[in-house]
Amino acid sequence: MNSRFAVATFAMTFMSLALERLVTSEELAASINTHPALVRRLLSMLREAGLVETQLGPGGGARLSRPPERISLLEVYDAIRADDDLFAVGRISPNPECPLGTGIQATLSCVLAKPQEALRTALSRVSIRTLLDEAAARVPKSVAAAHAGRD
Amino acid sequence: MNSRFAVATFAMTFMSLALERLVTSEELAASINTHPALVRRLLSMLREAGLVETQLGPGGGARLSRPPERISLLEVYDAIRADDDLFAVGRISPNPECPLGTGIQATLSCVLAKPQEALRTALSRVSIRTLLDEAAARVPKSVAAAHAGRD
DNA sequence: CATTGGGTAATCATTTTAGTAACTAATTGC
DNA sequence: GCAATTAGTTACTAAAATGATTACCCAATG
Repeated sequence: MNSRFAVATFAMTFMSLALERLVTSEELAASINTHPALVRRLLSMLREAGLVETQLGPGGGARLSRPPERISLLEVYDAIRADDDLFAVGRISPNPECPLGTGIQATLSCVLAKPQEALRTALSRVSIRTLLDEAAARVPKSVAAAHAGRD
Repeated sequence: MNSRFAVATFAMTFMSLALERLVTSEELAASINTHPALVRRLLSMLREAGLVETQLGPGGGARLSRPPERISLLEVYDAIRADDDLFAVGRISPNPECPLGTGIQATLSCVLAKPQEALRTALSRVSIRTLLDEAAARVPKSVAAAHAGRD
């Protein structure tokens, strides 16, 4: 998959470390080592999905619109996905004379419905807060100290 | 995702319609509307995973090495995947000065372990036989008649 | 020993995606 | 109201991934 999901979750986690203020796209871009325009594109998608709020002008930026424990990775996943299924059949065009080929796309979508739903359910059970806690456990000193007792 | 998974499952389903004989890569390629070399690459991977058996020379080809009800989509999925995780972090290189960025890859892998396992479990519960039955239901006349009573 | 068909590697073309720049719009402060 | 700042958006470029194609090798059969 793209790195969009990784960048988006990273940005969400970063913002959950600064709940009280607005984070600029430049700040996020610096942390992720990418470019502000790319971050803004992702933030736009997250905003349309209602996950973040943004503000223009000096002192502007973005912040989570909900506490991190109420934002699931599934929401982030859906926010940044265009419209493609997980197991997109691509643009294969089976021979129409092959009776098996004519319905392969519908058949695959059907049998993959359950696996896909299983994935979505599992993703819905992981919150940004979970991600933040996991990340904090990996960087005990600085992050934990700088944000101790913050909820 | 790639169309490799779709092509591979299609080929497996096709071969499960012709269990008693060897299917050539050219025949498969014609059905899928792609090229024999591509099919052979996929068949090589499926062979290394022990899912199909191939034979060279005149009259050669490939066939399933097990009955279709004993081959799961997870096995196909694993056979054709290189080594990338489902949610690959791509080649993002977070700013090493950001304490959050340094461990993001490991953190993501950790929290995504359960969703990934949920997907794999669900995939392991779908067999090629399931796929075949679903496909047959969509093309009742020709396929069902031509392969009635075959197991 | 010639033909058939898989095994594999190399190359080309297409598509996708990330990177970049440029411009617009909105908000703040002077 | 003017200037500065920052998000919003679009367009373009570059690079990476992927499928398509070709070519050549090896094995097995007759």
